Amino acid sequence: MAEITVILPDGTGLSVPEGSTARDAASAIGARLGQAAVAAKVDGELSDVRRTLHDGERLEVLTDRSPEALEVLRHSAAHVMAEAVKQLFPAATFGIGPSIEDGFYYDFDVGRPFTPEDLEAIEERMRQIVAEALPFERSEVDRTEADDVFEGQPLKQELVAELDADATISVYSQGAFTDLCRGPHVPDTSFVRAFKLLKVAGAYWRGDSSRPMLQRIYGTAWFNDADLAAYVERVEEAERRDHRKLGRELDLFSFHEQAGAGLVVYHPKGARVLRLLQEWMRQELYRRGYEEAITPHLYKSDVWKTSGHYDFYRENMYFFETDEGDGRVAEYGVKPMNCPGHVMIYANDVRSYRDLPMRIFEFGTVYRHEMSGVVHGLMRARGFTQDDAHIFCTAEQVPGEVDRMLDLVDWAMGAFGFEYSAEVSTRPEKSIGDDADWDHATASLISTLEARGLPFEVNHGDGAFYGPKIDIKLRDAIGRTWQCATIQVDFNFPARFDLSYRTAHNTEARPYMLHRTILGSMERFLGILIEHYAGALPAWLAPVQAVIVPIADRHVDYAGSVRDDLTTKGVRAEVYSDNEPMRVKIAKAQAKKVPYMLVVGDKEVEELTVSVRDRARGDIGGMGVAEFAEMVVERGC
RNA sequence: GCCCACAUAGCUCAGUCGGCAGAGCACUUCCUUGGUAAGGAAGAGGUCACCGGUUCAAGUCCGGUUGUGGGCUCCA
Repeated sequence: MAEITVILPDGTGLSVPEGSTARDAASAIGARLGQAAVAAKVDGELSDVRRTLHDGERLEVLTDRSPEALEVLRHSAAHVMAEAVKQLFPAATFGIGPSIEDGFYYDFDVGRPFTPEDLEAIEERMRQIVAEALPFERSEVDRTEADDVFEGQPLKQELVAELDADATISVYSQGAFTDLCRGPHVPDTSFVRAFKLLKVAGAYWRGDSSRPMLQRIYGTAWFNDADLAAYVERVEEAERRDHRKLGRELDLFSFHEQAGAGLVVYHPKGARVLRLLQEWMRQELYRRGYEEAITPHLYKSDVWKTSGHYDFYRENMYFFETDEGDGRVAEYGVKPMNCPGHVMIYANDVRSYRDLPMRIFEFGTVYRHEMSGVVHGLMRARGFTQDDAHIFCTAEQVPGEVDRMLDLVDWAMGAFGFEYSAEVSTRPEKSIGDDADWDHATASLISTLEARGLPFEVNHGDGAFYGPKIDIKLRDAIGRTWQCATIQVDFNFPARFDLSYRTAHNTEARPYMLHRTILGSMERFLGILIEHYAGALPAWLAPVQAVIVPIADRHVDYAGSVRDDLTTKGVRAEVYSDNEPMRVKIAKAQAKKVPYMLVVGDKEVEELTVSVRDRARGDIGGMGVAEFAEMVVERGC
């Protein structure tokens, strides 16, 4: 019998009979795998394990330990769910059903929203389909056959119509259900053992808000129950860390229906943390050659007309009219960004190339009328404060300034132990400026990232309307990513506001303007920190660094003197003087995530010491007040 | 903005078929005066988000508004 040879990932060859499938090869090397073969990768392309192998192909068998196999599994889970929906709702039309991070979804139109009971019924039906271990069968069809297969499925037909003329149209069937699908899939439905339907949500067909809204069911799927349970635990951990919950429990901030959606009210402890963050950043910016400005919250609409925001961003701004007192009515807009004030500072004098780069920063509070459906605690507020800065510089200085910003990002992220990655966004359709400027600016960003060796992805068409940008995404303690820092090149604002400087050759030139934030929105960053630390902020950021716990009422006076002493020495301390047992006070201080508890009783009053309890390590022994203050202030821990 | 759900004491939540508004924690007072994660008792606390409708009667049913949650779209 003729044999062919396939190349395994370790470079060795494996001889199998001609006509063998990836599955056959997998069982031949089963001893080496020790795990179930779920899918295959042939010459780098994902495929079913049933795919026939050819001589010389490189074969990688994906087992249930492979992340890529997990994607295949979830995609298969989506098909199983679609089959269940098809059985329960024969008139349903089908959108798409891909795998996503941690799970899968499928979009349906059944003429009404799904209820929680529907979800249970669908899940139950899915379990039956899984129990039947139906094989996933691939077949290829031509356009006429596809039209037949997807009779009565307009959304599927739309997808088929958009395929390239020479594209292979493949469909997958399991049981009586057939779906348009590139594949691959797990061998049969029994692989979809550990799954759970999570929620229903409306979703526009193909993400287009002008198209009909379909009903999307989200689910998660794993190869075994332990992984599923671990996932559920991860989700619960994220809920425990939710900054909205911790913000209330730690008395940091609140939101009020009377105030309006997305408007943060900082309580004293929240304000304290915010100011500490700002002061920390402010001192670093002074060291790095920035100067601070304070600019208005409102500008006449003419400013926004000049900047372009009146045309490009109007629906997201707050405008109002006011009587100027002489019968004229003037329109003002609340600032959605801080650029105009900084531009006015630049334009207030004749500038020389010797003045450049000019770096102006501001903790600028801006208001953006975000759509009602998107506001989300501190993470997406309508009023928020940017750690904003604008750098006016020459074209040649752009890469160097961008590099300095990336250096600042690295410093700031390192302070909290955040890992981060970069994304470059290029010119969007709705934008202003000419191509040469866009190309030069985009190239500057990319070359700077490359020179630093910072890996990045490119988001085509995702830039600001006035220039390209670098976005920095950080990764928090439980693996979620957040967009914070943004660095934007702007050649457009300087033109619109007619900015200039005198060159060394005494000619006039147009400066570049760089917009950047490092933390992004202070609100969002605070939210991220709260969730990153699960509320237990490091001592240098904690609103209260130490709670003094008098054991009995007779120790309250001493506790007060310790607090005053600590306050003088720069430690933020409070006395818990309520008439409660000290273990209750300890429990309350732990609940408030206070870094240190200072127990004072007869012994401490006698010795003029405090007995220190660390919120994480427990009792760490007694020490003098000055010694404790030094530990907190000097070492910042 | 769109889809779905939700809104009861400061917080977390019960409240059945439309028929007297409930609990725990927190708060106040008293007792207790203690040694490292939650003592005892009593008390006070409500326009059941708001507006309208149905009904003899609405926290409960219906419509709208506001806010919140999960998604979609959006995020210069």
